[in-house]
Amino acid sequence: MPQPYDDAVYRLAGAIPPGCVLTYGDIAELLGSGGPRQVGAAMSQSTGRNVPWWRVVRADGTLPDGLIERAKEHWTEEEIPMHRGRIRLAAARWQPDDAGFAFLDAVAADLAGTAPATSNCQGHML
DNA sequence: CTTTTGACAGCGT
DNA sequence: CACGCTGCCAAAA
Repeated sequence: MPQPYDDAVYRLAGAIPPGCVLTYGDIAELLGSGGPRQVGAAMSQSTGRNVPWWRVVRADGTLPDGLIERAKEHWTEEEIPMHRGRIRLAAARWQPDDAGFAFLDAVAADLAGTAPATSNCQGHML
């Protein structure tokens, strides 16, 4: 069963719109907790969880061997801007809108323990 | 408590 | 552009 941190990572990953990506470092920063390596650890456990893992990449726009190959197919399919086998972050990096930030904050707050006092009806899924 | 290990990041050579 | 080093964070040994 997923740890709370992992869950938060998956929710953020799931919030990334098709055609865009975020780096491990971005996720960590947005969560306001842990570091890129923690995000990576979480992603390594994401298999079989409906998580768009190919939208979470390294800071240089690549992924480790074995994943990069499969990811390229998705990148092509979603028309994510890439160049010589690597994503062009300058163009593909997701820049959340207000609604996006609201969601990200909610996840971060939830993780921080700042309980969802507003836990009402935010059933937010894909 | 120290060491090792990762789907990492940044910088210098 | 490719390595190699150092810094980083948390978990496990």
